[in-house]
Amino acid sequence: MNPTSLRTHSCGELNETNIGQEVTLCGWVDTLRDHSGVLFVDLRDRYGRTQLVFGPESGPESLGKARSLRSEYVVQAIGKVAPRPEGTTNPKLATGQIEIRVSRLVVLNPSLTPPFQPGQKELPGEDLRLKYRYLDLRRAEMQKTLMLRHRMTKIMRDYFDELGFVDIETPVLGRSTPEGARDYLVPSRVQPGTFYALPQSPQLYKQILMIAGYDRYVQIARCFRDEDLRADRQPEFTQLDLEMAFVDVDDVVGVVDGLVARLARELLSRDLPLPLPRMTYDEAMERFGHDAPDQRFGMELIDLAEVAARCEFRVFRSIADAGGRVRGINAKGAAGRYSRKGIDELTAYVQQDFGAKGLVWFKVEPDGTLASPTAKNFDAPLLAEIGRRMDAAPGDLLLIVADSFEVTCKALNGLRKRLAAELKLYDPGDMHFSWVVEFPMFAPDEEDGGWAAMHHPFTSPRAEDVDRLESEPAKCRAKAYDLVINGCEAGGGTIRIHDQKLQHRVFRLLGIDEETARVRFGFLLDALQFGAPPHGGIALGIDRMVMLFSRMSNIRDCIAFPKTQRATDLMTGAPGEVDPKQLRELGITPNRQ
RNA sequence: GGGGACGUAGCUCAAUUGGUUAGAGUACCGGACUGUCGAUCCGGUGGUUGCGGGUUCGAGUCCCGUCGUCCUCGCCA
Repeated sequence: MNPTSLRTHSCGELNETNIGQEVTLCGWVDTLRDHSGVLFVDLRDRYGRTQLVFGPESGPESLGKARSLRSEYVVQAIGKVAPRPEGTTNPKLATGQIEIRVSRLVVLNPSLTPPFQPGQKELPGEDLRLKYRYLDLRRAEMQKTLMLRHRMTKIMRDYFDELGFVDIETPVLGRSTPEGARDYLVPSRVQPGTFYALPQSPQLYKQILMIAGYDRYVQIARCFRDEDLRADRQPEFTQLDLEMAFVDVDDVVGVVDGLVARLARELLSRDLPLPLPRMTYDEAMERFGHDAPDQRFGMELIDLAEVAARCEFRVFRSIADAGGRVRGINAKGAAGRYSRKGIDELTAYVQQDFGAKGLVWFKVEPDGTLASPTAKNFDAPLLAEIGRRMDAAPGDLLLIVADSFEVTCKALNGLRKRLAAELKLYDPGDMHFSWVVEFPMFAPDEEDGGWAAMHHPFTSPRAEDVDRLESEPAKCRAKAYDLVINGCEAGGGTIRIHDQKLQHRVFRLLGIDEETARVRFGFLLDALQFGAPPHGGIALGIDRMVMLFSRMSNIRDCIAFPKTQRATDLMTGAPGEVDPKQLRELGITPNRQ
């Protein structure tokens, strides 16, 4: 650390090589150990901790001042670096070989007794941590995470700079395009009654930049979505956003492969074999029931359609006949871990959270037979067939869901993740990176019975699907790709439509008429007519990447000032009341229920 | 909007079936101590059990409502 007016070194850098030097340290009082004749203070800053020693040679003034120190006081200490006496070194501290014999102490600023101490063992409740975020951010773990975040964005910027990408900022005050998520709106004072929308992503701008000839664009962009929060979702979040011209899927995926490999190498000291594995969306849904499969463990979904079609068991048979699916998973060796009550809980879980009608289960007995109250509905050969298909071995727990394709996916994915966590099927330090590609172009729109864009309406179909867009929309696959890390969607992108005619066909399929398209994205449609190059890109969720790379279980711990689940900031009190004058200027009358 | 967990001292938690004056660790305050590093030892302060209502002879404990934090479904890429 470079010296400043108030300090010569940080609290983390002094060691035996500095012995004898006169130094000045600044920092916060971490702990204080008063032995009357001699007194120790651990001084902390974000670089580390250094032990200050006050003894008779420090003089009565310094000793007295040291005795008056309390937790989190900010102090400046001047003294000599000295080796610690034999047997008093501290191997747990980077600076544990030395200590500072303080000759002069300055209290730069006292502190109130903090509501919790950054060094304390138990973590305070999250509401308290958020209210006193500045104290929480003093904790070593938070500092470590924010440092990792800094290193990650630094690597990203360097990487893309080396590849010739140009960092260009796009507006935060934009136009609402009522696709996708709910917008955050900002009222215009100059144009009363009209509103800006904060960007859900810089999507349209970056496409315009491609048309403008900036063929490699990158930005670390703040995005906003007014939807309900989750452990991995905040209303404002940060994306690494990029777009490239004259590319196809492999080009974008390849560039991100290189980035991910570099991140893994520099942040995790891990070499990733490239290219990262890819799987189609259809395969992911079939094998894992989810478009972002967690591949740190197996327990893949097993199809039992043939068994269901032949059996008399009403639950299976009626689903099979109605075109639904009968699928299951095998929790290896878990039969003993789940009592009848435990299985009832799993049943309630799939019913409540995913709308499954029920859960059929079997425990595999020592002799290999399948046992459960449901077993009486099957004859022996059929039970044996189920066992064979599910690779049943004594001690296994078989869980089967019979329902629509969608419900079997959701329920079995939920069970798979839950069981894997409970049975510790993977090493928490493990990381799995992969791509899911070829997403469907369209998903059935429940509201109007038509089609909705799976990704966004500018997504290009695969070349081989262009001719059947109108005839078989359900079978059309998009040039879309998601980066999946540990079962979490870390990012996603597409190759865009650069041809105005194709764009209009897709709009028509989505039920977006000419007029609506013109009003919402007329500027993009115009731009597409002025020499739009083929282009595509991707956005990576930086907060989520930090969460995954630092092994945090929620995104808030990766953001300096996050919002609560109800989207409030407990430190600042946002969102808050505003002066009525501000509202008058905006022509807004609040209507509180 | 639905389901769930939690809310007790500044902080982290305990308190048997509803039953005496709600405890412990830590922090804080005071004292002792010349080599500690989660210092130790002695003493002390600290409580509207989130808030409101109800049941009961009696409520931290049971019921209803409400507020807050978190997890989750819907929602959201």
